[in-house]
Amino acid sequence: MVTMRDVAERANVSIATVSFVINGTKRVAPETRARIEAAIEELDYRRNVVARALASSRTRILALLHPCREAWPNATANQIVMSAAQGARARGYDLVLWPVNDDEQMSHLLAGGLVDGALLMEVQLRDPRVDRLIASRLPFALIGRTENEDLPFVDMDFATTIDQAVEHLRSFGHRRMALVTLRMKAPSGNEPGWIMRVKSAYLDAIGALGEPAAVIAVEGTSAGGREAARRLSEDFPEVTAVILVNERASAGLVKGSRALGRAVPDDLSVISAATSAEFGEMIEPSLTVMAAPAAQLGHLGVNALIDQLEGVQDAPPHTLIPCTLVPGQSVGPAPARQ
Amino acid sequence: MVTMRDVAERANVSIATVSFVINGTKRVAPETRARIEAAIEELDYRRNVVARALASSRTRILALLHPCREAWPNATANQIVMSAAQGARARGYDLVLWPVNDDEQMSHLLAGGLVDGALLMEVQLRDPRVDRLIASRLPFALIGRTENEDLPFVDMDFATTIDQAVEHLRSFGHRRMALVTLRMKAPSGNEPGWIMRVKSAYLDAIGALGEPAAVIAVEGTSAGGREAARRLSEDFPEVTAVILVNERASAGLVKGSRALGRAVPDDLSVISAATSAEFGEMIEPSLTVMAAPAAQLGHLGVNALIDQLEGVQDAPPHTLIPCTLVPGQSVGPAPARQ
DNA sequence: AATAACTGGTTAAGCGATTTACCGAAGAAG
DNA sequence: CTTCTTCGGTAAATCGCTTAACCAGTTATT
Repeated sequence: MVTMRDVAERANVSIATVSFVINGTKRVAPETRARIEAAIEELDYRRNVVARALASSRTRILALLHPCREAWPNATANQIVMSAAQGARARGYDLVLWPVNDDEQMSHLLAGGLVDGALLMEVQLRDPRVDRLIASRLPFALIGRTENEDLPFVDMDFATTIDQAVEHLRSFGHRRMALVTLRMKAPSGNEPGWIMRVKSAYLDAIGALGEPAAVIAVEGTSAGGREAARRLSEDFPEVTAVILVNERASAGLVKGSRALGRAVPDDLSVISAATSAEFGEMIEPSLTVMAAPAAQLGHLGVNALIDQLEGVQDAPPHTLIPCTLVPGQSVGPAPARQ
Repeated sequence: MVTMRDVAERANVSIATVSFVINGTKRVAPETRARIEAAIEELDYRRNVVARALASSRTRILALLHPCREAWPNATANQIVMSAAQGARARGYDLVLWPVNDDEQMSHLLAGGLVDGALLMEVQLRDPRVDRLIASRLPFALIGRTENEDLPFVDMDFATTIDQAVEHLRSFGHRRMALVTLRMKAPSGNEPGWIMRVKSAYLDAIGALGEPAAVIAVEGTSAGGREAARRLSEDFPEVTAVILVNERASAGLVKGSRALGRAVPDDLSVISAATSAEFGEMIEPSLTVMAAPAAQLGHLGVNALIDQLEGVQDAPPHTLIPCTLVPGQSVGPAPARQ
């Protein structure tokens, strides 16, 4: 392995000077700099990341904390990860994946000194991991939000997204609509925050229209979607359009409705929010979706964290991004009133 | 920060002894050990990962190299990553995500000394990244295979998978079938190896049946699927069943066939291989799939790499795992001959 | 009894960088 | 002609840990 010492010897300088050149941390005469750069080139020198980390007590490694599951809940989460990793690399950082659920495990990791900061995914309203993070004094940023919105975060703008969805449906003449969200297996209390936010955004949006609310929560499976279809036709037969914020239930909802004699979009219009456009295409009919800004969330999240680490404060710590409407075949004019 | 020195002082021993206790690298008297462990407990000491890495020249960090894309090609790849990360953590390693495409970038990363080994995803038949890896002398394992099957790898067992798929279809009376695979945008030559392997596995399987071959390659999109449906009905009208190894084209194929008057499964049976069962459920009708052993691949890959790093040689370096059949609604009896 | 082999521990030399304190020479100021 | 800066560079301490070499007592071996 070629070290800094080798470079220094070849260029006839001290290793300190080499360090200064590499990091640009101190003025060096042009000719000396040139000699050193030549030596680096000739020896094909790469600075040792670990030694640098130890000496500077900055590892330039970021952790991505996420629940310890084998399968991701959806493509969106996955895309967030990928874009975060790319964003990190683009700024010279590395991203390590930390699947954690149990607290003890988490503080072990945090205390190890391996990472300079952490990015937390799938944030819950009251999230014990956030408390741990705060206690560990490690810089962090959230992708999602807790109750306490003072912490640095990036998140989807559910209010705007839901508003747009409602508006889109209204423009097709729909007056009675329903919201289908996710039901967690665990006894709620620490649900992901978005469930509550989506719900209240929805209530706000239709509240303005004086319409009674129909909100259904089902589990994120095909069966959940079918359950939603059933409850929809039993409990809310007057509903002509549904906003779905539950990717994995969408297929079931469409299938289930059809099985119950309500075709999409003729009898029932469907918008699937916070999913990917590609996903919408898989369904028959192609779903009209509000596509989640997944790549942006990843990039913004990681950049917010790095800005914080590097003391750049010009970037606002709180960012909200709405989904974008991608029309498909699942929204049609409201059927004539019976 | 509490260091090893603090622990040593509290326990009245040298830091070397503390190190021996922590790593179990040398015999220590039970009482001394107890004193040290107590000190560690009381001070809540965690060893500094970076210092350890520098001193031992082993970072216990693994890199996961993958193409630099924002969206993953499919849920399977994603699941492989997650299970690899979990598997790594379970053995005390960390997994960093390295999105790379360009060679230069790659050798910079490899030479930095950050990682002990690398896991390579989406391996191509002739993969320049593999050459880089070999040149860098960094231990690695492949998830997928190159032409040269001497390198350590884990991969899907396409032969068995395709055999089973063909067998399944034959058990439903199908005699004329087709294979739909992926067409890469780039001029082929360095396609992912599985495309070729699937093709020849398929030819072997049906060759034994003396049936003429129908192989179609389309791009991995809904449009690609529709293209496949069209070519199928135009060029191979006698085909009654298709094996699809192109997740993102499956929905399009089903939709497209229906649009052309060929319903699934009444007129055309479909098996989608190397996908996830959840995915099959999204489609109407639910697809019969050969579910990819994604989690296993991730675990086995990372374990193969770690075994190699730790000198455990009992694990065979080459592992093949077939997909498992998950019946859905998309396979039915062959329609009566016209 | 002399020597060899453990046992349980310490000392100290790294690992490969960063970074502070210091130094000599050259130019500016008094 | 001093004295003060600035410039370009070096020496050496440090980061927190691993690990080879060594050492003083015991216990076995011959």
